[in-house]
Amino acid sequence: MAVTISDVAKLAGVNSSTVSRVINGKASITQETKDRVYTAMKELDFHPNSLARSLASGLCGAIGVVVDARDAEAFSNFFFSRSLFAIEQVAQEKGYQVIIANGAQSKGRTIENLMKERKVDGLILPPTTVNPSLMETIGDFPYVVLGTPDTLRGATCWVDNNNEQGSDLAVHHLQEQGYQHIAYLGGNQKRGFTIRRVRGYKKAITGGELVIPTDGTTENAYSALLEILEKKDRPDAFVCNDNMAAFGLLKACRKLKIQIPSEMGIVAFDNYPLAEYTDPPLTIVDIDTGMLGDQTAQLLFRRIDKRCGNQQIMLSTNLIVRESSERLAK
Amino acid sequence: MAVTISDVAKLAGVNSSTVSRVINGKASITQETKDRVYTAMKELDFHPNSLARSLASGLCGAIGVVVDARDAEAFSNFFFSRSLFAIEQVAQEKGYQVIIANGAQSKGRTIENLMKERKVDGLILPPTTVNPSLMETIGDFPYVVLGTPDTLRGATCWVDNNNEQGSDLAVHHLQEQGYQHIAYLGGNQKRGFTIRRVRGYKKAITGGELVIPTDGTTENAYSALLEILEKKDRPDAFVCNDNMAAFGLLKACRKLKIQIPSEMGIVAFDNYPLAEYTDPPLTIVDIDTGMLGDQTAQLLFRRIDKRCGNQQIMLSTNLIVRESSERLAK
DNA sequence: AGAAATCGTGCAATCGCTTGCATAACTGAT
DNA sequence: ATCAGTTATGCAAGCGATTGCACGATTTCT
Repeated sequence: MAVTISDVAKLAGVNSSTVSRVINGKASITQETKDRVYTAMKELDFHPNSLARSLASGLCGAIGVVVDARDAEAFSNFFFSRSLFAIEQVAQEKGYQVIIANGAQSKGRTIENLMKERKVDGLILPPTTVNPSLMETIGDFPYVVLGTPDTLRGATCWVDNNNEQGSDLAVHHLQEQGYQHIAYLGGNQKRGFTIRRVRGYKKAITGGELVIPTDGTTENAYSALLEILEKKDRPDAFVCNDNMAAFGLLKACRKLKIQIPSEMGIVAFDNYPLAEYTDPPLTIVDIDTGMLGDQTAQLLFRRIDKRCGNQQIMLSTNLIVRESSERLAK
Repeated sequence: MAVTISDVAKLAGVNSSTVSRVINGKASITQETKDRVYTAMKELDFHPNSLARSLASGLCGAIGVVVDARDAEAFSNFFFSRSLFAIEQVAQEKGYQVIIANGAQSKGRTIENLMKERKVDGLILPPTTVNPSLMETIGDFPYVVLGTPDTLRGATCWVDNNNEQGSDLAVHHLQEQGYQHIAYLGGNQKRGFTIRRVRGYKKAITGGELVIPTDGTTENAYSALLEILEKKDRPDAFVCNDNMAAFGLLKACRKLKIQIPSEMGIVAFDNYPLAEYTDPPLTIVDIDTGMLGDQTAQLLFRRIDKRCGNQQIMLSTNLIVRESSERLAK
């Protein structure tokens, strides 16, 4: 059927083990033999069967990226897909394949199968899947969590951006711009990253704090804001948990004729493609998703290669200042 | 090391081939034997080694999704990532894994390796990779192109949304709303889908046509529009090739104090998450990315299973009417 | 009741590659 | 020239499943 290693061996007049050694370059082979083998490989258009290789060598040459998405929206959230790009790049450099799997329906099972059926050499997991029972089944199998797990923070291996620091950045920037009553808008207060962002906000704030949760939709943020913004002592600035919230805020300000940035300052998390095209453009706490994916993958490969222990990596966020928060002349 | 099929066989007091048959359910086995085998499997926590299975059976249990992305942006474009969600779902139902691979650096190579090294049983390809030489190396290997190839349209297997029909929908809607001078904004006029959208626009339009290409950025659309919109005989409506273009248009209208939708109608392709939150909300030609991914994957599996021939599937788009184009009372 | 067909299971070859061990050829030191 | 130490390659045993063939035990048919 397909060309096998022994076809090549025959043509090159050597043993198949020699061909194998040439391919894997891990033994001393005469240059002349190598040449003969290479020529034969070219001639027969030989491609080693990766399944056989993996079976024999015990390495499958793939890593798994588990997502936890109930709908296309969550799956395509740009945070995930951008990191994925970086992960794929690192994997490609290492000659590894990337398998994506949605674990939404059966978390444990998906992960367990990927490991135990030897489909991957390592896993990148979403923080939502982390729990003691999973950690037990995972044992010393190489994995890295992309995000901070809610539990077992110190006993797991993860890479995340520093959400507290992000809020800190946002608050200080707003303070420097002279805003007085800075509130926090949006987010499911049960999600770890929201909790950390809010914590960062509370630590950085001086004076009264105000947190307005939303269900993640623009609509919800908008309607929640309308009453609040009509009060006398309304906040004069918001840190928004995400772009949706910021959009709701923009809409509410438009409706109430509140001027941005003179009467209202806005900083939002996540640099969505359209965030710089709103009116006015949004100041953003930017998460370097490329770096995040890159570091995660790198760490995973370190663990695959050297079986090294748990490690936690925290990446800083950056502030991209745009009009929505810039009321002082530069 | 790991639990193998013969460990199970031993414990159940049968031959390993029997265990194999029980697992694959493709031979008559006494209920009693089955029970013994299942019990043994449970007890040992047996997971069949997928590599060995694949090697022996000749099926690898994975499909490959090739992307053609130079940067994270292209990779995370929501069109791709949403379809991916649907593809993964179909694959999961079939017990298949999804491998993603970026072919941007070495198109041919990526695809060829995936096939010839037996990493996947089938491929989903981006239209940009289609060319005669690829088709030759791909032979009768199962694949489906997600999008319409620029060449070999009739000789390949693809699934796409009907871009011409989308433009038609947009133009007719604008005409019904009483807009007279409908122009087309945006897009790289070399990309197949843009060409088709423009073609649909030209066919549907009555009277003078005007196409304003952009480089895909909001900025570019904005600046290109400024001069055009200041003319007397400016268009009173636009079909936008994408959301970026629409944003540029919104910005230009804001700047020139052109009222939407009374003085200007807007319809844009692609239902970005934020499209309904602009001011005013955008009327959209919506591509059902879920359906697209689903159909693509289904077709691929049909080809994997039955080796059926090429097929072309064209899916209709839908119009989501919002304020940006609705100037007649309902 | 005897022949034929069917059922349930075991045996062993096979998938295509890797790798430890063995060996022959060559190198260089004494 | 001898012996130890390399170097280059072959041999064959896996890796962990699947599957065609064989064969005894049942069931079905006439």
